[in-house]
Amino acid sequence: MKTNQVVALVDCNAFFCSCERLFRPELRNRPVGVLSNNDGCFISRTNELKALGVSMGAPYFKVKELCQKHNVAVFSSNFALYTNLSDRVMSVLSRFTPVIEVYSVDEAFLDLTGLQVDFNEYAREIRDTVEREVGIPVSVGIAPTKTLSKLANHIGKKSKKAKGAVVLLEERLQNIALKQVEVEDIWGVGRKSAVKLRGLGIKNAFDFKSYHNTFQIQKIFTKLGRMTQDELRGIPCYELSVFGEKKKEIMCSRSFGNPVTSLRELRESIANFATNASEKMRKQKSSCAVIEVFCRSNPFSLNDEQYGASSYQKVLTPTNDTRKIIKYAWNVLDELFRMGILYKKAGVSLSSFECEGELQPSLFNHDEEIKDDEKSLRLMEVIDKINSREGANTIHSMACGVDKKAWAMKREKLSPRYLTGWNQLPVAK
DNA sequence: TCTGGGGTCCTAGGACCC
DNA sequence: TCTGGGGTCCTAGGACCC
Repeated sequence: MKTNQVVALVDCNAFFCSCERLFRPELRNRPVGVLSNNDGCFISRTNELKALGVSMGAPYFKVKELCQKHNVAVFSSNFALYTNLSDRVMSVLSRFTPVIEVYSVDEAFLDLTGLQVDFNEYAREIRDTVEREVGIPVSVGIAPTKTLSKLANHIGKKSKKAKGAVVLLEERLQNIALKQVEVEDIWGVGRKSAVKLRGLGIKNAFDFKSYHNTFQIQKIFTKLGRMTQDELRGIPCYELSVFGEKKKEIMCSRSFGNPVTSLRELRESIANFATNASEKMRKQKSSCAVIEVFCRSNPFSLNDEQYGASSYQKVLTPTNDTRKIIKYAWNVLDELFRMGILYKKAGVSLSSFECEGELQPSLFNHDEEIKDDEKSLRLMEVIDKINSREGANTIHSMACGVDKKAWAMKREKLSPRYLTGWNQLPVAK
């Protein structure tokens, strides 16, 4: 007998803000917001801040006065803190089922199929346990498919009565819920698709579920659109991926605090991005055959000349040696670079991965080169070890520069490293 | 003055092969 | 004069997600 799938989506409420509040309890009733890198725009907002009309992605400089007027606590993002707390949340969640997919820093899908429990109670228990043990408030949605569990979670966050725990296992309840959800709010339906769906007269999730012409859905919204529709109908299309699969692409890019004009500075930033991406790549034991670089001006500066370009280099023998990757990235950058442009952002992306151990030596590799590869693997291993023990960038290439970077990002409202620095531990009084 | 960063998947269309 | 058709692989770009 095939048991029906039961999936829970657990999502931390205003996660980054909740992390900041955890160490500043006096902020409990104040609006809180967390900014993106460079203190650019809001990427996390508490309900109090949402109520002030500050939308997701709102540029900080545009709402600065409003924030001051309403005494909003604004923070630069402190990802070291957030990932640390995320790990703690996920480890608590793992106790509720062995089958868990960590979907993002603040979300996880839990497979609860076959559990002999009262799911309403279970949802509340998950919520209360995380709150009690980690101090982060979460919402829980339980349903037969990922898309429906997302939707249940969404309703849970909005409804005062549900208090962040909603179970949609019966179709009757699903239909009631689906009617309350606008097409824009369905997981997998973005801005473009929402407009098209409305054009077909589909206004909410229930309309979408009931729309009979699946052929047309597939044609307009591709296979993914049809799968979303099936998921709304309770037919699972997306499996949980629980094996911590390797990334297929690893990227590192930044906007600059100040515009960059010289090739020298741009090269320095690219060397830093390449270093960072290579380190991540080695962590998952991959080597890459494609090194891509991009740079661009500031699209918001209408008076400046606009320029953006990207290109890549393919290499015969995949590598994860930082020194080589910097060299390749520079080759690409040198071709892209144009004088007279105010560069605002650049980045490096690595892809076409192979497993580190099973490198396919190219046909023309000589014994000497293979020895070199072994040496470089060992060198990278040592560097990674030292940097993880003594702090990032203890050992780095000269290419990354030594003095304070003019292009470095702005973080003026950074909270202390409560959990990742001995000299900044919170003080108990 | 000041507008993030890092991913995944799908499709159309070209290149190439027999 | 007549000028195929089907399959596979790769890539760029779009759309979406958090």
